[in-house]
Amino acid sequence: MKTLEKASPAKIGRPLSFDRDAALHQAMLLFWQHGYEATSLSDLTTAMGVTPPSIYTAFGDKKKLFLEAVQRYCSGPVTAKSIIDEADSAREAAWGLLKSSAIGFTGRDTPPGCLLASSTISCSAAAADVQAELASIRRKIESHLKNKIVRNVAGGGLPRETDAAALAAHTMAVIQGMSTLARDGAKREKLMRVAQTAMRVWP
Amino acid sequence: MKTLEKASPAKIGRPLSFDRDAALHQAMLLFWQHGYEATSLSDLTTAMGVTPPSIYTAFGDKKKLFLEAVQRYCSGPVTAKSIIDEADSAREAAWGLLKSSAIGFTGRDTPPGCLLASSTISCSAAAADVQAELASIRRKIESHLKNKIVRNVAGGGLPRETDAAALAAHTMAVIQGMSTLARDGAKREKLMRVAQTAMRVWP
DNA sequence: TCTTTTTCATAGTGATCGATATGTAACTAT
DNA sequence: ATAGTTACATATCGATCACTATGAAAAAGA
Repeated sequence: MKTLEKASPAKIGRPLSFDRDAALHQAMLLFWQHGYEATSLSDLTTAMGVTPPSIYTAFGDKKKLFLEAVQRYCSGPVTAKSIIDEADSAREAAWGLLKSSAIGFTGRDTPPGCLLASSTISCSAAAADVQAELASIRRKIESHLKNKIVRNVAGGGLPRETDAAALAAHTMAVIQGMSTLARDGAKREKLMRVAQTAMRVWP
Repeated sequence: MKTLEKASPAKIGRPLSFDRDAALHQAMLLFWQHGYEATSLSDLTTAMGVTPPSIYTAFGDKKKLFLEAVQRYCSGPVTAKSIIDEADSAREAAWGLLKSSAIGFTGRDTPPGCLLASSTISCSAAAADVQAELASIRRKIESHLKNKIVRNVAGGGLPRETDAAALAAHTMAVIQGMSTLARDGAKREKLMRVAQTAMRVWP
């Protein structure tokens, strides 16, 4: 059975002396709070409890560490993709995204706002590729929602003249804006009312 | 006539050898594009055509230069406040803000997006005060719009059960989100359709 | 045990950050 | 003309940036 062998790869050499996943979680929280470029290696080593060489051995460099933190942020039992896919209608998909955003942006143990929406909004030319990568993720979510709307229109669940692109873009804009509102101090209840308000654009 | 005297203050000492307003404009464009912290003094001196000591004598320090650039961004013949104040209704005020945002975020000679919405979304702890200052500006605009809605409700122009805070917050969220959409490559026409979509939340 | 492989801690790399010391140039006031 | 004031150009400052060279420590395979 190869599955059992894969569970214990039997690596040679000195093993990692720290919890890689816990360290990655701390890095994610720092990037979430201060963004990609404003988070220094010094900040990371302090929060992760790991020395610089260990970070570079375990994660490559700062860019790869950030992208892995982003991947961790996007992973989990509930993702934007799963919310859209499992919703019974495009309308419920949008509502699911908005509701989970209001909750996720005001978590008790996480920084306010959204990592995807805040960590690379503005950065230097040196980080343009990282910025582009996150923009790609955002556009994919928007595109996925738009496709859900298009299918819903084709299925007769929404009026034929529905502007799928505009509805999807509006939903994404509200979500990104809710992230800024949360960073500016808005509480969960306020974000929920914004989410409810945003749903009124649906036919 | 003191007004004439104010036009020529008759300063002593060597005069500035560069156009202060043009240099400030260049600084504003850089901050607009890359944000507060990601814009370096080296970038600024190059774009402004001015040496570091001249910047510090003319503007104080980097923080003061940025805040002056923000003030310049917020000034002008048309401001968020003037749009709200001069609108005939709260609904038209929101539409004016959304429309001018769609146009302003996709200008030909300016970076995409909004300086207020993007330049200090994420920054280090050292820039927390600058971040707070811009958050205050955003909240003031939102509060101003909310008051317009409240007055409109009191005047009978909107239903009595209107949630002024939610409507104002939703409008602000869409505007901030439109800034990110613009930075991600959205064209003016798309932002206009998002703006039109956002107006459907109004009763 | 001894070699090989990987990670560890220490210390420091060149580069760049925001900001300035220094001396000269350019202006007004007397 | 001289003094006083301000801005100029040159050449940095110490601090911090992302990153790494070096050698010891800890594991597996022989």
